Amino acid sequence: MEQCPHFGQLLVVVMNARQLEIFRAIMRDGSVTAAANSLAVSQPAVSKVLHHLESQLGYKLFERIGGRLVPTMEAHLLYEDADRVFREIEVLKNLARTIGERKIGLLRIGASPPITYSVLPQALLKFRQAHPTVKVHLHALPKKEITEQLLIGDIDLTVTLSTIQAPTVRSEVLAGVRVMAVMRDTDPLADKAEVTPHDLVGRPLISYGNRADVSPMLDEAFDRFGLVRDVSIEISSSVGAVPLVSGGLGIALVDGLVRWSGFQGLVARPFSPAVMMNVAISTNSARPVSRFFRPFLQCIREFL
Amino acid sequence: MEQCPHFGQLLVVVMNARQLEIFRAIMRDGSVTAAANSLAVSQPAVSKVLHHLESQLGYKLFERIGGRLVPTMEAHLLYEDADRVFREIEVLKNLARTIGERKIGLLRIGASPPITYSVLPQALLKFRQAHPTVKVHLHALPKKEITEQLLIGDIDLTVTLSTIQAPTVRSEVLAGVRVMAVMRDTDPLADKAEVTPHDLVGRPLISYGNRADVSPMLDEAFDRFGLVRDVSIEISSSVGAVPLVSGGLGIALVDGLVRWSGFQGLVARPFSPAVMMNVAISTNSARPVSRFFRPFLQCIREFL
DNA sequence: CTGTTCCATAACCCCAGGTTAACATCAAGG
DNA sequence: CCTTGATGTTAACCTGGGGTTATGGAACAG
Repeated sequence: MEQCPHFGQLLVVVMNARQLEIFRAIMRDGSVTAAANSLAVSQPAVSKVLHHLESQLGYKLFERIGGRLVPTMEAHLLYEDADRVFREIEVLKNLARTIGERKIGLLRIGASPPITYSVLPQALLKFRQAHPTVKVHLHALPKKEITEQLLIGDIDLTVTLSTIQAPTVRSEVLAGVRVMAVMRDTDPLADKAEVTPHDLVGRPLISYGNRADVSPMLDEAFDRFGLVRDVSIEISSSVGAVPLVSGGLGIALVDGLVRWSGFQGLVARPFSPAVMMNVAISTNSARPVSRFFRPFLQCIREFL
Repeated sequence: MEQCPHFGQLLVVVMNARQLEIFRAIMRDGSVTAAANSLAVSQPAVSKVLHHLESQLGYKLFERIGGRLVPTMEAHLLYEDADRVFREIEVLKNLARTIGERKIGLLRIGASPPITYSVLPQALLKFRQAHPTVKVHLHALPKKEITEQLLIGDIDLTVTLSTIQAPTVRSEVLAGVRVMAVMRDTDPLADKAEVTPHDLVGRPLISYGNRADVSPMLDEAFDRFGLVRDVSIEISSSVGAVPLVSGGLGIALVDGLVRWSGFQGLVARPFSPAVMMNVAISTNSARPVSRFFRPFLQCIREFL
């Protein structure tokens, strides 16, 4: 390959940021000398860059009349846009500097919907108080999609209701959460302190599908009573059960993390025997760990 | 002054267009090698520019994990804006090239209101047909403001109803226009072929102030009949007379250029003795003459 | 006529950004 | 286990853009 391919030079429009800046300054200040002053460089420097730009563009930007520069039609056509673009570049430089001064940050969190509806809001509130300038991107998605984005690197960490199994993903269990039975407050079972598989005989069940991590343990709990867990409505995420239970379609066996009593007309009772689900936080070890991972971990621990 | 002032280097954020382009390409393509390919330069070139950018910014944009580049939080924060700004620069380069290929142009015209209401629309229509890619800026302003802008260079040419007297302004008379008497079509004088100073005795006059170029000639015309031109309502621009005449406030003595019969209920009759006003086109000889001056002159001549 | 003001030119310097070539890693596979 | 290929880094080198100072020429005001 050539050292510096010119391609005839007419086709290649260069238009540096510097050339833009100098053109803009000359237009604004009205003369090369004034522009040089306001840019704090020597007058010949400005003059040379201008000539260079003109030769690259292939047309004059200024006529030299009476020893003065007079902008041509082409200059007028360019100026408006050039000015705007230059200002945009300035804004970008500012952003770059601000980032460098650690005055701004970014934490991209992926979370499954139940987490988003329970511990996350409080944890984020706490986190934002400690780090007000850190932007937070929150992606509420199913576990599968979250795992994918974590591997790609679109998110920095995930908080889910089951550990993520993937090559480079490192998970840490933050807390155990007991499975609860969620029902309408008018339900006869609402009077009981706990709900057993026996109590649920003949009642339509709303719960996770067989692919979920807790399903085997729930099945075993029913099995110990000589019963079979017969799920009539399968949900992918526990919050999806709310309208179903409210509508009287059945009783839900779901995580106890979400504040179910916060939904109008619903109550939750512990399921017995106790079946535990895990709140886990995961990062991708193949990616740089966020500066804000530890601080965020601290915040979320306080609420578990 | 120093050769190349660094100022400690931390304060000066450089951020070339080129650095921007390379950063964007690496983010988009996912690796230095791929970016180098898509930019058609060697891979070490990209690597070096990236390192240079990082050292200037003062923070890493990528972590090197497993021999691969992994964007850091800072890179993610920058990318969105960097991408947008880069695209803006591309648009600007395109504009610069388009201008260079003479596919686009600009003609800035200043005209007094009567001109704008008469010959200009047709002339511009013709001009735009011949030069569809040339943008036209039309400033309809009083003579004084127009002259000022012509001298500053904010407009390329002016078309006015009197010649402009200023140091570097070159005017050319395009046509003579007879002064007309404009009245309501119900006016008794509407039956006459011409209107003389005699006819106007006792009628309130609407006309130009004493500072206008034609005023002395109109005064002289009245004087020849032993009369005095007594202007009851003074206007700066002839089109301003329309609502006044319509409202029955008097008869207007104004230029015959505007199609007065085009206004509802108005008619115009030649004023006798004939008093002429001049349609003049002017340019500033201290400024580069527009490429489109001659073509435009051709267009406007066809309608005079 | 003469000083001032503005722009252009010349001669020089430095560094960003390009090249090639050689070298270090890591993933993958026989 | 060692080779192979892909990726990123480093080194040595060259060019050109953009900076400097010094100087010259053109236009205008006094």
